[in-house]
Amino acid sequence: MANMGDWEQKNLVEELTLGMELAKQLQIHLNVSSSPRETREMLLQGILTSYEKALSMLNLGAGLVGELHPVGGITIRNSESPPSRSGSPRSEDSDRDTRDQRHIDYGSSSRKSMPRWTKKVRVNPGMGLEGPLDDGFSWRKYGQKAILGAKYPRGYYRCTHRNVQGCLATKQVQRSDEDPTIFEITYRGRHTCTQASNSLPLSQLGSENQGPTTNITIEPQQNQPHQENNPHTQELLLNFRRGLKVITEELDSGGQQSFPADTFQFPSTSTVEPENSSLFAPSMVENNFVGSFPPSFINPSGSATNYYSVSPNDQIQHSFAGNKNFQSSESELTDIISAAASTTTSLTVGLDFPFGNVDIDPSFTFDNSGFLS
DNA sequence: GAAATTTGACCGAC
DNA sequence: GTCGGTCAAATTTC
Repeated sequence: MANMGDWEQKNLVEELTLGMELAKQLQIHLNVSSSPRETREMLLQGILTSYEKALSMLNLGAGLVGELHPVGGITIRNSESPPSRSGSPRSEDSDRDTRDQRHIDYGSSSRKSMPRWTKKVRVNPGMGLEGPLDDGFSWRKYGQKAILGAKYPRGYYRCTHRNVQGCLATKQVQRSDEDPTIFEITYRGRHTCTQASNSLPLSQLGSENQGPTTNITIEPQQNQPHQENNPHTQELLLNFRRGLKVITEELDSGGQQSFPADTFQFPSTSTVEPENSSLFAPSMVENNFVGSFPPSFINPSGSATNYYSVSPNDQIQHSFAGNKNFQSSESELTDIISAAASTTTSLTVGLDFPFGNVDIDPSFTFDNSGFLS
């Protein structure tokens, strides 16, 4: 919060960049006859929301990003929207998240003080994605509870290494009532297990990124004093790396051209929620897609909740296959680049792919942000 | 047999 | 008192 001005500026740049990215994607989809209308609308809404936020930032000045709200109807999915659930728990939960995160009491050891951030992920049921899901961490389900007003139960997961290493990271997975294809995943705490450091060379990265390169501003409330890195960032990086790794393999095998959705799979170590498994596994959702989509797509409030829209099959294939989604988030890329700068192994391998095959415009992505050091 | 998941019960916050 | 979150025994899966 100290550098709110810089932070603001970054947000503004990010929003504008995101808008442009989305516009590019929309352009692509417009040229694809098979592109579902829903996807186009989604992209359009994302663009509108992006610019809406950007304008609001300009108008309102610094310090209000987290307070910004999308214009009704424009929002792809608001951080909380279920109108049918008056005072629904999830809504309340999400609101609470925002509140908590804006008033984090770091002096307290209570659960509420733990860093929390929520993702909303939408995927297409027909994608046929299954099984593989791995965000690099091993999660163990320790509970499931029906939430008042919610059709679907909420799953509670914690790090497998909790007992051994005292890792307190947990996550909750809740399927949306309104749209079963939407999952809300709430992460709490950060990984302190060795798995985190092993799978994420970001531990070190994080400290670097905490400087000017930490641009995961989608969770401004994540003011974690001792956070090696924004946990979200960690995950993004990890996901990205993993995704790229797989993709590289696909490329090696010569199957990169069509990039069918079913080839876009990740190693599976995580748990799959039974109630979700019929369509897609939440972890898969969060891990595979979130990590590859713009972090603020869309984050209406600019605060705790992010919404990631995964478009139907073709779009996904396009997105992952060739195009702009890999460049869609300068935040991600910046972190990824930072990661690559520090770790030359798998990340480097991964980067070879996206930058070699994805039509990235480095000039805007990196120069604009100025995040790369 | 070990590990993971399920599920009812318990506890704390509101 | 209600509800969300966690615990832990029972059950399932590998």
